[in-house]
Amino acid sequence: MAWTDDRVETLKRMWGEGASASQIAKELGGVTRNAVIGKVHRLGLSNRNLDDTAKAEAAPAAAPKAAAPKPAKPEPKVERKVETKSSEPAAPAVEEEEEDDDDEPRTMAAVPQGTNVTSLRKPLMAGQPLPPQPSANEISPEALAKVNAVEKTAKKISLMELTERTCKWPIGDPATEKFWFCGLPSQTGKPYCEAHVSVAFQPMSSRRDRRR
DNA sequence: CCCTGATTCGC
DNA sequence: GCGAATCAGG
Repeated sequence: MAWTDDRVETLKRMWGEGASASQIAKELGGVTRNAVIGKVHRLGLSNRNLDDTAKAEAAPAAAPKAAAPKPAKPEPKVERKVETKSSEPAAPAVEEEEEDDDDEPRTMAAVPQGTNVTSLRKPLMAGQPLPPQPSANEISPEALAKVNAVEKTAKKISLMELTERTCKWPIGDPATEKFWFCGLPSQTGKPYCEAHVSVAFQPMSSRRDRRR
């Protein structure tokens, strides 16, 4: 498949949003992640950071490996027109720390730097229908017990750690910090691990409810 | 083992 | 320019 403008555009957009090469490859179809990575490099948008002034690779002397706590801000290019007082020797713009004291619930939890938050907002999990939470209802007590046990040993992975091979069963309340995904190996082809599959996909029995 | 991006190099 | 193979790492 060729890199049409269309596909390149998608590639650029997704890469910019922080999608991985394999995710992009799947989205585009017809290409492997290698192809995507190769293209990314050819396009020159490999690393989203790195100042042009970078080249100072020297000085490995006394600096073992302690990574400098650099503020590391992707910082696109903000044309800031600050009225500079002709006599002022450039005031060191103080970090404006906006202490939110308003009504914003702010459920956001540690998002990796460099990650475009907007891309994480809703679109994720669009594919699989979310499972109904175990409603201690028409589910074999056996399976329920199993799930409870499993949820104690679950890997408790975050949203971003989900892959096609991890159980995507949500545990906890999404509105609180106590929220994570099962994360155990999922049944191939299924979105959940064995235990969760058993409660997610009801055979259809138990429903032999009151027929009338 | 799963995954990530980076690089190489024949095509 | 392309991307499989490979490398290096988490």
